[in-house]
Amino acid sequence: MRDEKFCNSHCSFTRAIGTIGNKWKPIIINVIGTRTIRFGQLDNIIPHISRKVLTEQLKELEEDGLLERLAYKELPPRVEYKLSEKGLAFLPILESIKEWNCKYEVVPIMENSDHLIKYQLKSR
Amino acid sequence: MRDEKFCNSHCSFTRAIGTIGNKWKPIIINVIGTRTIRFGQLDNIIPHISRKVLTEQLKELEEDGLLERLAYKELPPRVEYKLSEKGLAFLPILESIKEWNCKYEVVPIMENSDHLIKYQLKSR
DNA sequence: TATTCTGGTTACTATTAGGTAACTACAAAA
DNA sequence: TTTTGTAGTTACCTAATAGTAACCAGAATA
Repeated sequence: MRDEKFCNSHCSFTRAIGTIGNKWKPIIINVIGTRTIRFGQLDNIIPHISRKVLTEQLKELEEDGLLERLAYKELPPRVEYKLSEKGLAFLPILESIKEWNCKYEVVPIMENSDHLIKYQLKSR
Repeated sequence: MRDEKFCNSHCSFTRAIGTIGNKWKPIIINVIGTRTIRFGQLDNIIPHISRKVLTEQLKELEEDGLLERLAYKELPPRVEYKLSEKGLAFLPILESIKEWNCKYEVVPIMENSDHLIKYQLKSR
């Protein structure tokens, strides 16, 4: 859920963080990318998300104008989601986060045995 | 607090979101910017954050290598924070979020009565 | 006839995050 | 002597978030 204090801030950066600064939204936006995707697909592709939370996040993304929702009046129902112009414009930011992370992350090295974890600086 | 599922993900993007994808960290990184700043200053400048949460977030940022902490052995104590190379490299991403937000945000209507001002200086 | 399919919603519970107040050290100032 | 100042930590409690299971429509399928 959105943080009301953040979204009502006088500071536009704070408001921006209020809308996209949580853990699920960047993941959802990244998974959708440039395609059109159905609710069930998102639920399958995104690990560890519950339908309830997915519904909530999608609703907020739509309200904030990052997402377009297309509901077909069929049975069983079909609903498709795709990024709006605003949502698409956010993708390059996610790409730069990926690059930043690849360059600077200290990643755990998983050895054959699960209990042995070593760390190293990931090289480009 | 960090999300363990995210930080242990096989997907590096998910891990990245696990470290910086919450509401406080982008704010803190943005406030620090290129300067060296003391704990008390951060506590004064950032609205609505408690010392406890600020301490927690700073500790995690340090553990994740975005932040350098300099504690002087004085009394009363003095502790200075500044961004590391990794943290500084994150600043352009925050700038692009600002640009993205300015371009696409539907700005909330701020009413001009005193009792509706959402932000005020902390009295401490 | 019973089951499946989809995209949710609802109620209830568990987990987690966050707020508040009290407390620490010791030096210097009032 | 008491207060002030800094940068926290700790315990306790509440508020917010997330998980789970049950339920819905109504057509198609077995």
